[in-house]
Amino acid sequence: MQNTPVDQPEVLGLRERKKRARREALIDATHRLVGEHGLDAVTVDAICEEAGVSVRTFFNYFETKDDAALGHAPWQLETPAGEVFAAGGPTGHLMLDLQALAVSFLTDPPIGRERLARAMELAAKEPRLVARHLAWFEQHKGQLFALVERRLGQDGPHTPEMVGSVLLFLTHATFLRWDAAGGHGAADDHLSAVVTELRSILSD
Amino acid sequence: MQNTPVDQPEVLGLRERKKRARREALIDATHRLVGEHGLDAVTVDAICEEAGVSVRTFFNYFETKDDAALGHAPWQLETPAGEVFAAGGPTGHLMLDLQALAVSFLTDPPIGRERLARAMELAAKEPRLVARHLAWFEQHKGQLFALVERRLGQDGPHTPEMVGSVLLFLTHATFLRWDAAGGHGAADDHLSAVVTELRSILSD
DNA sequence: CTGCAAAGTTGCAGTGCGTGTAAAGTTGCA
DNA sequence: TGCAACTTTACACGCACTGCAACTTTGCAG
Repeated sequence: MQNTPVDQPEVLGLRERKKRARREALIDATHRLVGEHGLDAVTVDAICEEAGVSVRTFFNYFETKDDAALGHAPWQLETPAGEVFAAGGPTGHLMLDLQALAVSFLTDPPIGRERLARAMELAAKEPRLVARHLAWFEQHKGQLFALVERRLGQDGPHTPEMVGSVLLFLTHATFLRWDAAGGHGAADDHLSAVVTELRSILSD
Repeated sequence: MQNTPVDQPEVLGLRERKKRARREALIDATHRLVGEHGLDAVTVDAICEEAGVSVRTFFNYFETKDDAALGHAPWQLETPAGEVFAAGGPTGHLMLDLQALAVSFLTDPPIGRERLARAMELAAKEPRLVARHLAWFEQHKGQLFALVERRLGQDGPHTPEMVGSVLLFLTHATFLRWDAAGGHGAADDHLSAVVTELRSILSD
């Protein structure tokens, strides 16, 4: 059950710990204030005051006020699940492995489960956040395509773009369904339902 | 070959004509300047000067500088194609009709073909624009779902959300493929290729 | 043609996001 | 203990975008 990525030291230095603490403090402060007053009524100044940090520092951590609400960090695709996928696993069956990867995106969020839940809650009320989230995905599409390309090689029947787009679609659709269910249930089950319905529509 | 929506008079008043002319002038001015200097180097002030219009007026036409570059107008889903789809046509076969609708989105853009091509060109160089475009789609998702819901009724096997999402996926994927082909070829053909590959991936 | 109501444009002042820069403070390490 | 690398912070600035109130233009009825 331990979470020990290979190339990171088990115990972090003071500097790194402080950085993470600050990041989380900023996200929490944002969630607190936005949950109470709404996204547009909360200024970055207010968030920084709440978190006890200068405005300039805020923007060292997040590109955007919205990013803080969503807890966005630069996406790390070098996760164990990502590597397994690129290497041709876990089953060797493309569609199943895409599903496994999508599940890993949803169940091991870099932000932590409760914070993710808070972010989802806010996004449901503030459409702008959903848009920003999509934009963030878009920003990392290149990385994602590269990952898929490693898996496919350049000789397969499918284009990395198309496969990557399908992966994003599955992830997003599952996310929505999960959210609609109030965050209950396992990601696997929702994803299965999505795939089933997608197949049904296509072969209708 | 004539384009005569039902509830609009054949000849427009001076007011309406001026409005459209201004909108197009603003889009063209934006395209000209952004194409030359890049999106971030062009201020709204500059665009307005180029178009001979006050800044305040600019924001009466567009929510955002980026919207002007993309030529975004509030989406009218009450198109002939939309109505046909909602009514169960044109073939009565869901998947085929989704494709027909997607094609109509791509071939009858509210903005006009050349302007759309210009916008695509800019979007390829400025990732922000793609993101904004997605956000704009997201804003109109509700309308789109409503349209799909009219078609499906509430008793069908599929959820409007899922069908709507598939529609967006098809449209977007086709758009990308079209763009990658340099804007050449018919939308139909690219869409068919997308559907074929999607089926192939899913049943792989 | 005239005059009135509706719609549209404009300048202005203001809010707030986001960035460059340079100085001051912290942490890592020899 | 002291130096090098990294962070935070204050300050100043540019620009996107908005509300408002005056002004101009268009549509239309008499």
